[in-house]
Amino acid sequence: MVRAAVTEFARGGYLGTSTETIAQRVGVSQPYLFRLFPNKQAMFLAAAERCLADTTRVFVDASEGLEGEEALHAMADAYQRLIADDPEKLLMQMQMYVAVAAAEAAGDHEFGDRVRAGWETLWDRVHLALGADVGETTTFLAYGMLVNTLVSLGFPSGHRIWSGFYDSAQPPKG
Amino acid sequence: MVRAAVTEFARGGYLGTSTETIAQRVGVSQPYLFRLFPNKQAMFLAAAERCLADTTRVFVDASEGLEGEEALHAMADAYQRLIADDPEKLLMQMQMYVAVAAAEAAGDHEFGDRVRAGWETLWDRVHLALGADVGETTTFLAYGMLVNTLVSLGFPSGHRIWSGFYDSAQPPKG
DNA sequence: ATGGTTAGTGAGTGGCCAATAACTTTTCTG
DNA sequence: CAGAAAAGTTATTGGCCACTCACTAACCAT
Repeated sequence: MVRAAVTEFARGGYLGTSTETIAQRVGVSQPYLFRLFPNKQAMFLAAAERCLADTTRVFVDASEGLEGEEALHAMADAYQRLIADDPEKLLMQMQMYVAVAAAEAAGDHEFGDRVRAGWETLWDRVHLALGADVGETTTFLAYGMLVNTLVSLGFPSGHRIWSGFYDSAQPPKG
Repeated sequence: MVRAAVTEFARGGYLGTSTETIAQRVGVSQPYLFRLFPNKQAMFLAAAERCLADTTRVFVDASEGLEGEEALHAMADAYQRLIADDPEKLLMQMQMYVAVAAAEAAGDHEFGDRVRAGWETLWDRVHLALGADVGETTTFLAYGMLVNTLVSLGFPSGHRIWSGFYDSAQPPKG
């Protein structure tokens, strides 16, 4: 079910995705989702946490047994593959960021706390994989966020906007 | 009016902001907005373009007459000030990215085209300011996108997640 | 003044959507 | 096989929201 939520929320965002849509993808009636989760936000949170955990795992797996430059390139390649294989993970990240901002603005801090915790875990794993180098970690994640942005904006592969990236950080589809 | 749209859309996102809310901020009746714009998306587009143009101008003004490292630091400082002064510009950017993704997914490419054009202009101006160095431009924008992300997520100033940034790229409020 | 254009409003409509309540079916257990 | 619990459904409701329509008030040139 969380898988379906990731797919649909990634496409439509929190407000743009009806619980009915998720229910249809799961193959279940809409009210039943409210037995599995107390409300819509909880569904979104589950999807966000799953998405963060999956992304973290991709980095951990890719860098396993490697160090320094090698780990960096392995992780960059792995992220490229992640984006190519299921860009919904990337879009879900973006949806997550704006959803947290909205929740915070509405006075709901618990939602943000959970997402920040997930992000910190991601940060820590990358940090460890890069030999506990803070600067490298920040730079790596910075490039990742730019990739997220440009993919969200729909810049096609080969567009001049991508020219500052190494081959190992290229965008998704052709 | 576009100013009001930026403020409200930044806070609530495209779907989370009612035209009634914008109308109230403008001090005008809600139906009147539909005389000024054909539909809600056009209001959002106007806000997005304004936001991109404003941000571009911040970079252009900051780097005027400077070159290389000096221009880089001036622009980084200017962005820091922009975020501190009105973070809504930053949030509007994030809202813009997911809105484009949603529009593209819905088969609407014109909206994305307009936003991409604005982003390309931003890129070109930064590129020029940084001595036409593609790598520097990409790196600068990458850090900017990471800042956007972390601010959206609500990581407070001083949090360890910011430790990989130079002083000139620190987050907003105290 | 008069007739046209511009600026603006109040009231309504059709559609969507999260959440609830009450009911039915399946499955497990002894 | 009884009977409770787990898994699921249909029907509904109350509220919001983009957008339209029909109307009014102010300006402005002749």
